[in-house]
Amino acid sequence: MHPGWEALGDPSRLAIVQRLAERPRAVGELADELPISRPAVSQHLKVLKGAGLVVDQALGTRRVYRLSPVGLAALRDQLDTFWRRALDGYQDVVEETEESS
Amino acid sequence: MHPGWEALGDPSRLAIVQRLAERPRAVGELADELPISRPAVSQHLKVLKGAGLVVDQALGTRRVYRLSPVGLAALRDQLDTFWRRALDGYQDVVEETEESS
DNA sequence: CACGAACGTAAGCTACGACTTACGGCTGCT
DNA sequence: AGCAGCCGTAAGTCGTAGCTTACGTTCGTG
Repeated sequence: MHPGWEALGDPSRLAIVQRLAERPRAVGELADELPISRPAVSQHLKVLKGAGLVVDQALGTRRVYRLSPVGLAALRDQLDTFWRRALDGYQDVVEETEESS
Repeated sequence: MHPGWEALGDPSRLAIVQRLAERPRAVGELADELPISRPAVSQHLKVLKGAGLVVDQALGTRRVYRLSPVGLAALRDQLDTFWRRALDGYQDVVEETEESS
């Protein structure tokens, strides 16, 4: 149960998510397309799995990973909240910014 | 402008964004509520500004920061794309090697 | 005009995370 | 049964992000 945002913070993990968005892939497939080794991909997938962003499935001797809709929706909703709150205080440029008296 | 996701990857920066979602704040205000020093907050705000997630406004001797709707919308849209693509390959659990049973 | 408040930047240190190599565990062929 | 392909984990190295202290700058106020 990691924060979730830290999972996407790393460029390699973001690259993995982008590849998995196209289609589910095995660990070796991802390692071939990325400039990092296969163990590195495994470690990243462990983080992504801990964050609930991906799910894995044993398929023969391979392990196929794909994106988890629920995990992605959680982040999207939180980001959507930020976006809405940003629109609220958008027009009142200068208003109340004092506290102590 | 640069990473975008790396900006939100840091816990301190995420905390800043959450505070700015409530209302615009000055640098000193944020530093008082966070367990880090004021220069640290400035450095984080510089990253967030570079990512287009916040905008600043000089107000007297203080600098008021608030969230940028456009920057947040960009990340949200990309995350929303991931979410939709995740739903596509959700029901076809086994894609390959499902010919023979 | 001088002082203080608020902020950004420079310099430096420390800790953590990302990566590699090496190893062991499964699974599925022949 | 034995071998080969895939994968996760351990151990260790190294770069860098994040933090602090110190300093310079700007703006407002007496």
